[in-house]
Formats: sequence, C-alpha cells, structure tokens
Amino acid sequence: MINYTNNLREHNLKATPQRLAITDILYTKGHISVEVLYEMMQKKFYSISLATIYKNINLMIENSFIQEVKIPNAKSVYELTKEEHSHLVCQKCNEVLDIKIDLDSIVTKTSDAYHFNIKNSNLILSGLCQNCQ
Amino acid sequence: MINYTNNLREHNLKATPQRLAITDILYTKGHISVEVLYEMMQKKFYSISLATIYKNINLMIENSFIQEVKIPNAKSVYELTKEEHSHLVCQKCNEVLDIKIDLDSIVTKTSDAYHFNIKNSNLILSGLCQNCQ
DNA sequence: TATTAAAAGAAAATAATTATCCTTTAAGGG
DNA sequence: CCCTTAAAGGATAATTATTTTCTTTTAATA
Ligand SMILES: [Mn+2]
Ligand SMILES: [Mn+2]
Ligand SMILES: [Zn+2]
Ligand SMILES: [Zn+2]
Repeated sequence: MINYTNNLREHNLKATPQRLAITDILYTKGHISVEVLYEMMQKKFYSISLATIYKNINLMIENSFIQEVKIPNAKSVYELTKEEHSHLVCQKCNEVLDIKIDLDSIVTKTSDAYHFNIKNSNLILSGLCQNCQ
Repeated sequence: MINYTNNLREHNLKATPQRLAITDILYTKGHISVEVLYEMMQKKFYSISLATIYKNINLMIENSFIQEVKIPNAKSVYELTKEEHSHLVCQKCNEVLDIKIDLDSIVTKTSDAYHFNIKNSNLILSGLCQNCQ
C-alpha cells in the first residue's frame, strides 16, 4: 500500500488514516460509488461513520483531489483527479474504463461556433464490453 | 399551445392534462429540472402532487418519451427525446444548449480499440456563454 | 510534549425520491 | 353517449440519500 500522505497534503487535506484508506481504495479500484466505498471502508474501520465518507468526498472534491463521474442511468462514481480523459462504460457489468480521446478540434470548433469559452469536456461512451456482448 | 395527445399516445402514455402540460413545458423550455418543472406545474394545477411529477418523469423515461441529462456539478435536467445530440452548458447562468457534433469516427475508433459495442455517446461541454464571460 | 484547528463518530435533521392507498379519469366498447 | 376498467392523480407515509450538529479524538506544528 503506497503512502499517500503527501498527495493529500498537497491538496490541503490532513492525512488521516481514513483518508489514506479512501485514497488507496480509489487508487486500486479506479472508480467507485459512495456505497461501495463505504462497504470497503467498514472492513478497515470497524465503526466508521457514513458521514465521514460524505464529508471526505465533498471536501476532496472541493480541493480537486478527486472528481465525480456522472454516468447515464447509473450511480455516480468517484476517482482520483488525473489528466482530463473520457470514459467507456459497460451497461451490463458497470465496468468503467478511462480512455484518452482528443477532443481539441471539437472544443475549438464549438467554442467558435457558439461563442462559448469552454472549460471542460465530458464524454461518456456507453455500451457492452467484450465479455458482456 | 400545441396538442401533444398523439405524441404521448405513441409512447403508450395516456394523455392526461398534467402530462400535456409537462410536455408543453418541456417543449417550450427545452431542458428543465424537477424542481422548476414542479414550480411551473403548480401554476397550472393548484394542487398537483410532487409525486405526480416524479411518477410521470419516471414513466416517460421508461417509455423513451423524455430523457435525463446529467450535468457535471449541477442538477439533472430533462428533455423531450430527440435525435442524439450533445450539450453545451454555461457554468454561470446554467443555460443548456443542444449542439450537433459528429462523434461517429470517435465511436468507431473506440469501439475497435477496446472491443466495445458502443450504443450511446454522451458529450457535455461546460464553460461560459457569451453573456457570462 | 502542549496547543489547537480540523476531523471522526453518533445521532438528528433535511432533502430527494418512491410507495401506498384511496379517488378520479382517460380510453375504448357497446 | 353511457359503462367499465386499468391507469393516473393527490395526499401522505415511507424510504433513501445526504447534510448538519455536537461531542470526542487526533494530526499538525511549534
Ligand atoms: Mn476516470
Ligand atoms: Mn438536449
Ligand atoms: Zn461488461
Ligand atoms: Zn451564461
């Protein structure tokens, strides 16, 4: 288990055992929902409060340490902040994959066409993974 | 106010006054949240129940008459089902615009690269509209 | 090692959504 | 047009999701 103390501190987050565990789970699993995170945390912390999960998720989002991924027709998942990327989601097994897609030309064209100052792009492709089709 | 009776029936939805009004609001506003829809409906139906709003939204989604649009860092909005399109969202005034972007080549490339059978693509570009920047 | 602001945990409160139950009504057949 | 009936609406309760409050514990630092 990697030590994430400094990663947390760089985002102005105290490195508590609970946060280190959340970070480790996110690192290992990649994308995780609130309820699954809570279940996994309960295995490590006998009496962790669900409020601790929510408070940490919210604070970590505020401090850009993690990000929410809103998936069509499914619960949100959370992931450690990394460079901008898109997602591939299996509608059957709910696997979530990071994919790198160049959206620059789309963003540029759209910015010009609509006089929008586009700051973020969010692309989710949904379907069936190899196993599920 | 257009008559949406047949549109509803084509989706196996009884054409009640409440549903006709919901449809009219969606048609007029384009994209709307649950709470705003409820407020607008209350002006037309003195004692409409919030449960009626939720039950209709859910049933209309099931019957593909409307669709949910999940927006990063904001509440979901709902819209009448139309041909697949992407969205441009202003992070300040929350305006939601429909945009037509060709994602075919991205979808094809990604399908091949990851052996995914991609069924839906969902692109949201967020930033500041002309007025808000 | 002492200080302190922040975090954790427990529980209550609030918000969001769904279910239940009874009344009303849209739709279709006669 | 009436009748019939399954479905929908409204009121309210129940459930689920999330946030707040308050007290205790602890990470950070000096
Ligand atoms: Mn990701
Ligand atoms: Mn739209
Ligand atoms: Zn799958
Ligand atoms: Zn704007």
